[in-house]
Amino acid sequence: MPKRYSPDKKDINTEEKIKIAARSVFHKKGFVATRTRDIALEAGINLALLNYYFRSKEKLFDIIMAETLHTFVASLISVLNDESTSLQHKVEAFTKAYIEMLIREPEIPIFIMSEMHHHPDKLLARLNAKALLFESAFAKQYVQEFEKKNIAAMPMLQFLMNILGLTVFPFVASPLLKKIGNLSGNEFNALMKERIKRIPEWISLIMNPDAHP
Amino acid sequence: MPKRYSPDKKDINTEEKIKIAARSVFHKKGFVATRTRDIALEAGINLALLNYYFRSKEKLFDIIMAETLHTFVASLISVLNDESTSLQHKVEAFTKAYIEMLIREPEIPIFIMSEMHHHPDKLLARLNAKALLFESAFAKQYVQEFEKKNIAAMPMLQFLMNILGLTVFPFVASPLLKKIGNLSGNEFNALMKERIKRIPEWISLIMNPDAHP
DNA sequence: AATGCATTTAATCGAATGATTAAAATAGTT
DNA sequence: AACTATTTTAATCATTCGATTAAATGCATT
Repeated sequence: MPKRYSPDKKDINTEEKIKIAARSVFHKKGFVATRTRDIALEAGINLALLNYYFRSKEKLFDIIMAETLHTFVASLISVLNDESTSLQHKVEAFTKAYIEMLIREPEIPIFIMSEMHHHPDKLLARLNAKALLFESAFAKQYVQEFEKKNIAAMPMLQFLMNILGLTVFPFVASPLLKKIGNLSGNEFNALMKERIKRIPEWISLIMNPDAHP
Repeated sequence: MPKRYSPDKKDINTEEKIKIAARSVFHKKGFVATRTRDIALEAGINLALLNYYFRSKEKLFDIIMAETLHTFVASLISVLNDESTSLQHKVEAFTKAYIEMLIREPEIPIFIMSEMHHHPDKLLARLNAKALLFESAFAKQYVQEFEKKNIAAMPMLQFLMNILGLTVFPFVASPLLKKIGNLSGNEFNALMKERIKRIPEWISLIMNPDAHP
């Protein structure tokens, strides 16, 4: 981001155009498969402007990834830290917020998971992932409800795997699932909207303390 | 695979060495990120031998992918088509077979899902994914049990999303989950082994016809 | 040993790609 | 209008990477 001689709308526009194009192409193809020329073409700008505004492909990628990660965890954080809602309500709010976000941006999970597998240290270094979960209002409630025997005994990480698996996995496997079920994009999304209602019910059943021996 | 002047152990060894190395590198880095030189180095062979035996990087990749897909669905097929076992038993057998396979080869899910997202047509063209599920012994039983009201009403595809989400997703998200839970590889695997027992229980609870209004 | 085919090697090619450069165009300030 | 800093463009560079080639080596049959 070069120093500006004066605030200028065109500068902001070009920079923003590049970011929008970069986000789209990176999300679709991942870091290694995207060419800076793809981004320049999509943005309708000269190739050199990418390096002029962002120095390198990698620096541009880092910015996009940081923003994408924020999208991915922001809705989660607000749900987890609402002191005023019950555990059951949090599950409902999370499922709804997440699935609606994933319907809008279905490439995000595979994008993040893929990059995370190939460069775990780089991506996870900044993220204080542990505190995110274990120091939340949700975590306190979870422990309390367990002590009151209102929910079954289950490590919080297993619970997290379950709710993420049920909500996020279909978007990771969407090409396979669409093929198996012969689904269009809209039909797939309809199934996902159905899951907004069902997943909290299923989670309740799983967490029912009386159902387990 | 050039015609052989005579059956020769060294030939087979070189070809096999390349395939083993290719499988390892492709699984770890995906198609675009792996260089043929990586494979040659890992196999301890001259770079040109890769093209000599397999013509191109892509042809080699296609072979590896076909084998990997087979690994991924083979254990599934045998479970789904065993006429002699109950639905409940099939869930148990599937979970056990799949999680044990994924502990051995944890990169397979992200490898397949990632390539599938980037080239869905190429990968899914051959796979008769629909018949795989809907024409199985499992499918017949599923419909029967539903008609007898022994299981809750749930589209088979939702059921598939649930069981795959619960079993496979943790391996897709493993870098994130390890970071959140501060887990070593062995600790992560221990959690997965625990899930072999738990997932069938959870599925039973979800499918209980009396639990739903 | 001589022959013939298969395998292996070192060297190199051509295309693709991220990045840079120098010149041209643009826009704000005086 | 003249000046100055910024932005944009076209051309080019250096490197990487998949693939090929021609020569060398290995090996079985005769």
